[in-house]
Amino acid sequence: MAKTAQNPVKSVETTFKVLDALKDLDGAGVTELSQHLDIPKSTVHNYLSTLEQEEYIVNRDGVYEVGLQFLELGAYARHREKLFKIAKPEVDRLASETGELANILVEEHGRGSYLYRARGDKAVQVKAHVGTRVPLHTTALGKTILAHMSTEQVDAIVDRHGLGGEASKSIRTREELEAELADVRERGVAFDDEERLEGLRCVAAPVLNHDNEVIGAISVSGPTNRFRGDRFREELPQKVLEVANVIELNVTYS
Amino acid sequence: MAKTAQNPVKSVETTFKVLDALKDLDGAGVTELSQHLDIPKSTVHNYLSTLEQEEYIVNRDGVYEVGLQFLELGAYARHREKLFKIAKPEVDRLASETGELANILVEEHGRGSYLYRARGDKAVQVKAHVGTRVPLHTTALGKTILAHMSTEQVDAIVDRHGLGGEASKSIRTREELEAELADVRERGVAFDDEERLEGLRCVAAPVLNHDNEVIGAISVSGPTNRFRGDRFREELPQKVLEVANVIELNVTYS
DNA sequence: CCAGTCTGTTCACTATAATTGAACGCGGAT
DNA sequence: ATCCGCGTTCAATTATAGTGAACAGACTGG
Repeated sequence: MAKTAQNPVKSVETTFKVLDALKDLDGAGVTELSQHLDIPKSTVHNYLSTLEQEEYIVNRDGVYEVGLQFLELGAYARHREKLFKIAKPEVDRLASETGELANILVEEHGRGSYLYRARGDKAVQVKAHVGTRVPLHTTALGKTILAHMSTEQVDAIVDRHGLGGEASKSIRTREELEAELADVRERGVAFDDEERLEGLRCVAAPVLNHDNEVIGAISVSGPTNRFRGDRFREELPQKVLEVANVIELNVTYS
Repeated sequence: MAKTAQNPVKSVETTFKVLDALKDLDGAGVTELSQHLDIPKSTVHNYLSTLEQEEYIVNRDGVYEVGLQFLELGAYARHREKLFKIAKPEVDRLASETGELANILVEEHGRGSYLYRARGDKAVQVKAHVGTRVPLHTTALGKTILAHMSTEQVDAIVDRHGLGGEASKSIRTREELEAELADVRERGVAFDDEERLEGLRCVAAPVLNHDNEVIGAISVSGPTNRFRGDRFREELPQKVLEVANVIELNVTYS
């Protein structure tokens, strides 16, 4: 897994360092980037002008910015995920029927990537946008995915990314994680009780293919005041499971 | 504009050639890519392993595929466009009120990029997804943008990209384009009569900022059988203009 | 109005790093 | 059991990425 290339093309690494910096700084000039990255101005300039020539970044009166061609690549990458096409309409339904925020997450490189996010009419405002990557063990979504992976896969992921993260109150050791995952397997759904975001609760269920491998997970999130009692413990889990089952059926027959 | 970098970083060009090929082939192995790009296997392998290490592509049992980190970059690029945030809710409304397909397009590098696409309940199925890039002169959206640019800007774009394209029946010369743009300026809206896609019509209006510069355009598209007569010539143009005006107001006060 | 200081940019040199073919090991097919 | 095709490794060569110094243009403030 986390193996490093043995003949890495350093320019590729630099290219994405530049793009990342451009994102972090929300657009920047040559000098600013040069300082931020501790790379000579002329070198940065070479990269920027090449990226602009390739139309992957754009220069708006002196400020270089990430271009929309990445939107095309990103939309393509999402479109290629069979789960997206199949689950989107169902997750839209989940959002409108509950009125809350509904999500699709898939695993990639040992982390979770939000594939899609549907907003119900009461949905909470949340900063994270589509494509955001999160540690798997810090969300209900991620925990359902881990729960249905083999021990070796989970080990590999923990080795690679550790168990740190914003607010991993409950899960700090491999044992605590395993206990939690066993729990999730038994219940079929995972809960998130303000672990990652203050005041936000979440109910998630996995989506399995015909070989019982996880191909992703779906969830509903909402404020603690609407996510409590029977609705949180019974009603929503049942709803999420039902939607996940529908998706699983559509996945097998396609 | 279309100037080429004078110290281009060739590896950057190669990097995106590889990514592009990965997209065109919809995932590929080392050998296949090597043949497709006419680059030695070992070189391709160096790029692929580096890109995988950087987590921008993913290797699913021997097949390399474009990764979801581009979704993050793409979503970021879109989010950075002020027009997106402001126009999205209005375009959603346009879609649901007309029942058709509503779009947002912005110019970048002399071409049009679809920023967003909202589907009404009768919306036609169209293959092009968000992020797709099109020649400006081949769509109603693009024509409204060109119509509100300076002659120098239009010249630069025509010089760079020419007037070719899938079905530029009507516009083949700079003069025909100018005539069409004058028309668009006078009417305020642009029409698209199956020029780009068989059986598809479109009505578009520009979005201007307080300095009267175009920052993008919005439209509704639909099948010829629903886009005819008064609805096509009066009703829809009025509707699109109204929505564009609302967006313009929100743009100036933000 | 001009000096001073920021930009972004150009250019030519040098050492580094990308590129390469040949060779290896593995798995599936014949 | 053999062979072909795959991905992968490695070390050599030379192309090329990286670099600092110098230039030009735009602002700023004296």
